[in-house]
Amino acid sequence: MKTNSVFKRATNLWLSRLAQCAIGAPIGSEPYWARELGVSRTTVRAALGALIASAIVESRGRRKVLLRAPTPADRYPESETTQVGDVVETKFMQWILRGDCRPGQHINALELARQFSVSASAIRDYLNRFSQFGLLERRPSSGWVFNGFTREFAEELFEVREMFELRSAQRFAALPPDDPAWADLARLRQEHLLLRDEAETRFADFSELDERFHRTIYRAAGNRFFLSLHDIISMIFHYHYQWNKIDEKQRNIAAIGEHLAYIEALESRDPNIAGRGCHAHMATARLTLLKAMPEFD
Amino acid sequence: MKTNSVFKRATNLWLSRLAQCAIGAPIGSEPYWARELGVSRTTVRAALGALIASAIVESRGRRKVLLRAPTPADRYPESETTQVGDVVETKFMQWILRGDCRPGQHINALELARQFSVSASAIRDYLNRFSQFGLLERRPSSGWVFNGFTREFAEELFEVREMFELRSAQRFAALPPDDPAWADLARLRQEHLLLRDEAETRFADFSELDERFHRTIYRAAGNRFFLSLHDIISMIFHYHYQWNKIDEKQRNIAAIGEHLAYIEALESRDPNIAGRGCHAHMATARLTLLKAMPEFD
DNA sequence: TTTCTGTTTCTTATCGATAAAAACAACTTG
DNA sequence: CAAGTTGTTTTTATCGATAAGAAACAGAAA
Repeated sequence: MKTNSVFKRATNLWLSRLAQCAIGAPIGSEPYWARELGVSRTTVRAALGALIASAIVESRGRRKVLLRAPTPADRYPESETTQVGDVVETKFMQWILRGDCRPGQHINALELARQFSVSASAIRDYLNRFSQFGLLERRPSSGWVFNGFTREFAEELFEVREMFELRSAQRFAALPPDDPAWADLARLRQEHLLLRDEAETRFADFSELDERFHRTIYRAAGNRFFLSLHDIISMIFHYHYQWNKIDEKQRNIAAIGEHLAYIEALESRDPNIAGRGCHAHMATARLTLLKAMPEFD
Repeated sequence: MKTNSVFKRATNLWLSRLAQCAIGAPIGSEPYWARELGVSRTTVRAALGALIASAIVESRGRRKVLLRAPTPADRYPESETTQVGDVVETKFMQWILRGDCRPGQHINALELARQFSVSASAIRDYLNRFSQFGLLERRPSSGWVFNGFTREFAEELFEVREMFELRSAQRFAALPPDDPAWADLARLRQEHLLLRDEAETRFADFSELDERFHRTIYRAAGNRFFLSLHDIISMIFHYHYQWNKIDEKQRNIAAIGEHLAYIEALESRDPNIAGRGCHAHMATARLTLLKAMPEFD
């Protein structure tokens, strides 16, 4: 069954907070503590039950008062509590980037579960969702195969990306002047300029800006399949950037320059010029990714 | 726990095969039947146990002989021979096509589980995989929303399809003469001709041929994202065809004609001609789908 | 030497149970 | 009576257990 670590952690946190309250004083309401502890009210009520059971708090009608100062003995032993799904995601990506898994290799879900210390179902759930990205395939009743983040994968991804982004850029340029996307674009230009000036110190923030910039362009096309490809690209880039730090600053400064040119091309409101701006950026982006790949010599 | 539907299906299949064997004759070995029935030897042994228990087969040392012809009573009911996943798939698609779910509606997994009489985990597992198709979205910790098989969805799908298939067709035309794809294409033409001649009786088989035809074209592009889009298209068409039977014969006969022209265009080995052939077919295919949509007037 | 069967080990599919979250509804109290 | 509170119900996330099925291994027969 699901572990109650959320409950335990919330209770511990609550005990710490109560240590600063005066004995006999009324403590806040359930919704208040739910906000305060960052959990649902359901959990707060469970914790409240425990506090009452150990005579730390008394419930008088709808007023709750502190009876005694909590002691270390009231606390539950410290335990990990992050959403399992997120834990799996992080560990899985590390596992892939570390190269623990060769392309074509059979993934052993049970083994992963042991390694990540989560249940097999959690792994299964995650792999199911992750297979969306095409790095992974499910073979009915015989597990998963890792297709690998190979050079071919990157090439194929980029082929589609170029098609989608070109179309998006052209469509963006043709948007009516009162479309809110133009304001978004202007804001993005400002952010790029800001980041360029502070490039020395904040260059690591580029990755997030890059993601938003391209998403804004894709959105203009109004095609959900474009956006879902962008999800894949973001995922790859997110982990890829974390992994490959070589020349990061130079790469990002160069990319900012390209983005600014690209933005200008879009703002020409001429689909052909926008298309050329897009094309130029795609060519470098492709090279950047491929050069950073382990298989690329 | 897991159902033993694989065992039951394998046993039923084995019984059918044994009907053609002579009484008293030795039947093949375990590995032989494992290959033959497409299951593991573990399952074959379980089935063998059942055959012996019901005195259909006798084991004399390492020779197994047929004792009597199997009867329909020996078979397991068909309903017990499908895996839960497949049951869910079928019921879920019926549920959608019946229009039980409006676009934008919140899907209640528990309710579905009750309705389909499977566990909530099975539904969850399926929805996870199904969300790949973009008809469905997962909202963390608050369930699923059905985006709906709307006209917009169809339009967006087709926009991508046109891009991918055009590129594939052009690349197909440029394949070297010794590429095996040419032989596949020739075979496909033969099958189309055959089906056209028997169109009166076998027209329902077109859907499957259509799927293979387009898959062959996509494969030429060598891009996994093209193929994964084709999976979506196949899924849609598979259920859509089942659902919309109006004018099916005429539609299919017309489509066969178009495919033949398309094949000819590909065989010109001129990317431009191939592209035009593709374009022509895409235009009708798009109209066919849109016309059949419930929202389309 | 190859192919078979008996046996063991490991992996996946599926369920049911329970914690946590969210939604709903009824109620206080200022 | 509106805003905020509590009690209750519904739904999702997650785990652990277990049967089914696949695969690996080892000795025996052909």
